[in-house]
Order: sequence, then C-alpha cells, then structure tokens
Amino acid sequence: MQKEITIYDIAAKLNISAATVSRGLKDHPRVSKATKKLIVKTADEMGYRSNSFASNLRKKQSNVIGVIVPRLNSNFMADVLAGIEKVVNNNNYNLFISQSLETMKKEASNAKAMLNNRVDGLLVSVAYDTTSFDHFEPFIKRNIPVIFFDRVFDHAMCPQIYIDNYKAAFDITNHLIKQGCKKIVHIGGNQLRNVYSERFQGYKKALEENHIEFDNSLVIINDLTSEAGAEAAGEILKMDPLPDGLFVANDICAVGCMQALKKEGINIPDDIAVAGFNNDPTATVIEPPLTTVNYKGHEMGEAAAKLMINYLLDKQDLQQTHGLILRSELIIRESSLRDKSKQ
Amino acid sequence: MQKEITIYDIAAKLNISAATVSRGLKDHPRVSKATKKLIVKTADEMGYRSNSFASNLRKKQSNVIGVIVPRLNSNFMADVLAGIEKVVNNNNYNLFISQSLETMKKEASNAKAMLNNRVDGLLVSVAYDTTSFDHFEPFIKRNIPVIFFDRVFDHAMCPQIYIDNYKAAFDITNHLIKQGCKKIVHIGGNQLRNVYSERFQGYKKALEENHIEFDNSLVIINDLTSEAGAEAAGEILKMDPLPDGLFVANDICAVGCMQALKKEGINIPDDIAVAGFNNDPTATVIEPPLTTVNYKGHEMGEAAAKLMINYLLDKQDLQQTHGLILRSELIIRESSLRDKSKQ
DNA sequence: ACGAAAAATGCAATCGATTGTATTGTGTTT
DNA sequence: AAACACAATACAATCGATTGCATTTTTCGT
Repeated sequence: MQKEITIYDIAAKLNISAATVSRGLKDHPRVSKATKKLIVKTADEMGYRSNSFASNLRKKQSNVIGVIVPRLNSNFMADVLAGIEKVVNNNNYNLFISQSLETMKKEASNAKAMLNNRVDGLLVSVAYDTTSFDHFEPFIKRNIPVIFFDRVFDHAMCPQIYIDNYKAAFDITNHLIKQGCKKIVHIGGNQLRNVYSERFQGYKKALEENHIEFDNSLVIINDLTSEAGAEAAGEILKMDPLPDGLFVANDICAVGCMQALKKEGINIPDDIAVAGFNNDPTATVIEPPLTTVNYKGHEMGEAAAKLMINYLLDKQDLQQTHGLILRSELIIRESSLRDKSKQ
Repeated sequence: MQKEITIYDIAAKLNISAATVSRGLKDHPRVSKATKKLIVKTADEMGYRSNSFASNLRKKQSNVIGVIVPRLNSNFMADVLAGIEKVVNNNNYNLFISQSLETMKKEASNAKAMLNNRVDGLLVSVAYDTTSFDHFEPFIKRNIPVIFFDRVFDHAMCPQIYIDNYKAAFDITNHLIKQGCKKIVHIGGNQLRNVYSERFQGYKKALEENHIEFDNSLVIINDLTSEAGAEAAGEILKMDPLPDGLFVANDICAVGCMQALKKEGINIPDDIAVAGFNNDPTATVIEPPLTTVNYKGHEMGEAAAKLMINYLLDKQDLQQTHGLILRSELIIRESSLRDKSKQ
C-alpha cells in the first residue's frame, strides 16, 4: 500500500510551495494558469486525494448534511431521501443518515452523533413520541440550521416543509360525504404529530361543514401499521349500525383494514367507502384501488435539501422562509366511488 | 454564539495539560480516576464537544462507512439500509449513503466522493450497468475494505453477501412445474447482474430437470418495473398457445404484469400460474396473493454491516470470508396454487 | 526515611490543508 | 535605466486531538 500523497509531496516534486499547490488545486485566481495546469496534472499522476479532515479542521465545516428520519424502510421516506440525496450530491455535499425508529430517545442520541460529527446542517422528520426540542438546542446555539420536513416541530429558528394536511383531509372527507357517506370512521395516528392531528382536524371540519355531528366513538387512534388496520377492522365491524365511510390517515393501514373488511364480506365502496393518505404503491394494487392523497416524497426531499443548501451557500436568513407548503392532490379511485345511479 | 470549547480550554481551566484531558476523556488507564471524573465533569459543564476533524486527521480514520446502492426508494433497499444503520450505529460508526440511480457513471462519482471523504469501508450493491471495477480500485490499493451485497461483483479482495438466487429460482420454477405448468415464461432483468442471471439459470435448470425443453422465445428481459411488467403482459398474450406459468424476477414487475393480465381476462392461477421474487409488500395485496421468494433485506444489511465492523475493529482477514450466503424461503400463495382436484 | 518501582502527568511533534501577509519577479512607463 | 504597479509565489501560523517519550509524583518495601 502506497503512502498517501499530500500537497507537500506535490510541492516538493515541483519545487514550489505547498501554499501554491493548495491554491492551484482549488483554482485560486492568484496562481498562474501554467502552474495550475502543472499542479493538477502532477496531483493526478501521483494519485493525490485531498485530505478532508485537514481541510475541514481548518475551514471549520464538513460539507456534510445530517438527516434523521423515523424509519428508513418506509416507501415515503425512501422517496424523500432519494430527493434529498439528489440535490445534496449535486452540490458537493454528503449525507449522514440515521433513523430514530420512532423514539425520541434514539432521535436524541442520533442528533448528538450528528453534532459531534459536525454536520453543517440537519434535516429532521420527528419521531412518533418526540415531545421535547432539547436535543436540537445545541444546534441552534451554534447556528447550525435545523429544518423540519413532513413531521415538523414548531420552533422559531427552524423552517418547516410540509403539505397542507388539514386541507387534504378536509377535501378527502368532503369527497366521501359527497359520495353519500353519513357515518364516517377515522383511523388516525399519534395526535402529537402535526400530520396526524391536522388530518384529524380536517376530517372534523368537513363533517361540521356538512352538518354531520362529530362522534368521538368513530375515531380510532393507532400506530397506522397494516396490522393495526386489520385490528381496527374488527372494531368497525362491531359498530351498529355499520359506518358507511372510512378515512384512514395512511395507505398502509387503510389497505390492511380493507383486506380484513373484505374478508368479512364487506363490499367496498358500496357498504363502506374508503380513503387513505400517501399514495403508497399498494394503493393501486388493492382491489378496489384506493382513493388517497398523493404527495411526492421526492419533491419534499428536494425542497428540504434545496432550502438547506441555499442557506449554507448564501448564508441567507433562514427565518425568512419559515414554512414551505408543498402541493398535494386528491386521487379518487374506486374504493370511494359509488355508482351515482344507485344513490 | 459561544466559541467552541477545546481540550485546551478545559486544560487551562483545570491547570493540567491538554494531553491529560485528551486521555481522560477517552478513559485512558494512565489517568487517575479522580482526574478523569473532574475532566469529564468540567467538559460537560463547559459544553465541550470533541472535534472529530482533528481527531480523524490525527488518527487517520473517520469512523464512517459508505454505502452505495442503486436506488434509495426501493422497498428492499430501504430494508437493507435500516439493517445496516442499526448495526453501524450501535458500533459508533456513521453512515454516508448515496445512490447510483442504476448507472455506473454515478456509481463511480459516488465512489470517488466516498474516497475523498475517507470512509473507513464501503458497502456496495452495484448498478444495473456496472461492468468495470475501476472506480473501486483506489479503495483496494489503500486497503479500504469493499463489501458487495445482493448485487455483487466478483473480486478477490471483496467479500460478497447474497442469497442463493440460483437455488431459489430453481425451487420456485420447480414449484410451478409441480402445479402442472408446462410452458413457463420467464421475465428477467439485466443479465450482467448476478441476481438476475442466476435466477434465469435456476429457471433453466428446473426446466431441464423436468425434461421441459428450454424455449428462448419464452424469455423476456426488461428493467423489471411495474410498467415493464404491463408491457410484458402484452407480449405474453400474443403467444400461441398461451403459456400456463410465469416466473418473474421481481415482485414489482410480477404485480404489474398480473394486473395487466387480469384486465385481459386471464385467470390466475388457473390460466397462468404466477410467481415473483422478493416478497414485496404488494405481493400480499394483489389478488390472488403472489407466490414469491422471501429474503429479508434487513438481515442482509445487518450481515453486511457486521462483517464490515468486525473487520474494522479486529482487522481480521477479510478474504477469509469471501462469500456469505443468506437464507431465503419460498412463500407459496394463491397465485400459483392450483386446485389439485382439477388436474 | 530512603530508594526503587509504579503511577500520573506533561512536553512537543504530528496529522495536512488553508490563508493573511510578506516577498520575489515581471513588465510598463517615462 | 529608474521607478512603480501588479502578478505570482513563499512563509509561517493555525485548526484541535493524539501519542511516544520524558518527567514528576506517589506508593511501598525495608
């Protein structure tokens, strides 16, 4: 194994100073074109690679952006990460990625690791049970930007990127009502999280506007997994009379619930019209295909990363953009579409 | 914003040397317990965080492991990453993650970035069109371990982690034949990649053992997306007589194909029995549920990460473990199960 | 209480790139 | 040919933690 080449080795070989080599390699205007060319050529020949540790130490920045997500193995998050990676990579930054596995404890320890590894910025979608901001305070104190996406946390110094969950939930519930639903069950997630509480509020608002009384016994809160969906189906089937509509806060859970309902002979959409949220791949595979809200993770990832990069490059004021609301769209499929002639 | 605290600040405050502080912080045996406690306490009070740049520079290691995958937004890869992250994180390493987007070009540029960022090791699942090892050579030259998983590349210095694709494909094809299939179509991916060529070979071998003549016109090679599956369905429907079995090299494509076939009135499994590969979430949602090969990405990720960590910690010989074959299992569902009484 | 061994701490070089300032070199003007 | 401007390059300090070796302090046996 060869010894690593440094700028000093290059300098020695060319009989010039290391300072000039350093400047030459990064295209500094104070180095003549001829010398530059020679330096680059020699560096190449000698198999030089810049030592980022030394450079980072001196420059006090790492060109690394940290990302903390609840889980890596979720379709939505994978999309988001793909979007982030694309932007970050195009700007010569690198990504540190870790998952909180939905607990604040791990989220905090991840944040600490990111801090010690001196990320230049942090992108976060918070865990299911995060209630405190303490683990992010050290970043704020040091002026390291923290940006929240999707599952956001309110903090004056942290921009947020999300969709209008309230409106989307309102629209989709409204749609169910228009299809003739009068008794609509809502399956939601932890109300601590904006995404789930807003979806719940949107649902309530739609009921209200349509003069349907809100009934708390029609609300089921769980962890929105497929299994939880199947369990919820059990609860639904016990309701008397049966509900005629169902709005679930995510597709995975909606699909799990649909499968269980179908097994019990429930006809969708005629007995119960169903709508989900997220436009998961399974939504188009289930029969009937699931009405849902589409919001592209890839775009959200790109938006979050771009905001971060712009801040890091221009040092523009982060507080100027406090919120960034991305577009979402209602996708109506057969799971909620009733034959108008029957009504 | 406060100035960052260094070991010198701590040393000054305690009237001891920076060397002792450094040793005290990392629990070096040559520092007395009393001093250690004092150092840690003071560091804590002063809000000290270690400067990883300086430490890395001196120690010539980064405690970072790089991962290059074809795509982040695939269910399987997300599982793998979750597994990797878990192990790596438990061992105080961090993850650099990037995606090649299935092109060797981006894979090479990612590898270069990883090299310059001085990862301590590299985990790779190669892109669709990777034909050369050149971009990994610099790692080998520097003794930086490179481990391939799932989509592996043959190289004497690089351990590989994968499942027995050949056997799994053989078994699943065999299963189709046992269900009475005589004319089985295979939809496969780029034959450059071990995973797809081995699945193809396993399919051929099963035909051979069952004295069914291999027919190249029954083989469709595409990029295994859902859309490609739908297209393939078109080709299948043109075959005369229709095939009675279908083995697809991944579930996403199989599901896309099934949906298209069903739309044309094909009955699955009675007209055509179908089997996929991967046990994607959609496999249990499609109707009828899809027979497939289950291999857990999470486990594969853990295995790859553990091998890497063990090497990095113990500097044990990497070449000892050249291949690590993980278990996979055939999951038989209704898409391939024919009523025995009918046969 | 003395010397030797053991324990605790300090010294100073090192890792490699960056950058403010100083110096050298080149060319132009008159 | 002297004087000056300006381009090109060199010098040397700096970033903060680590570690081999030297030095000081403590412990303990006799």
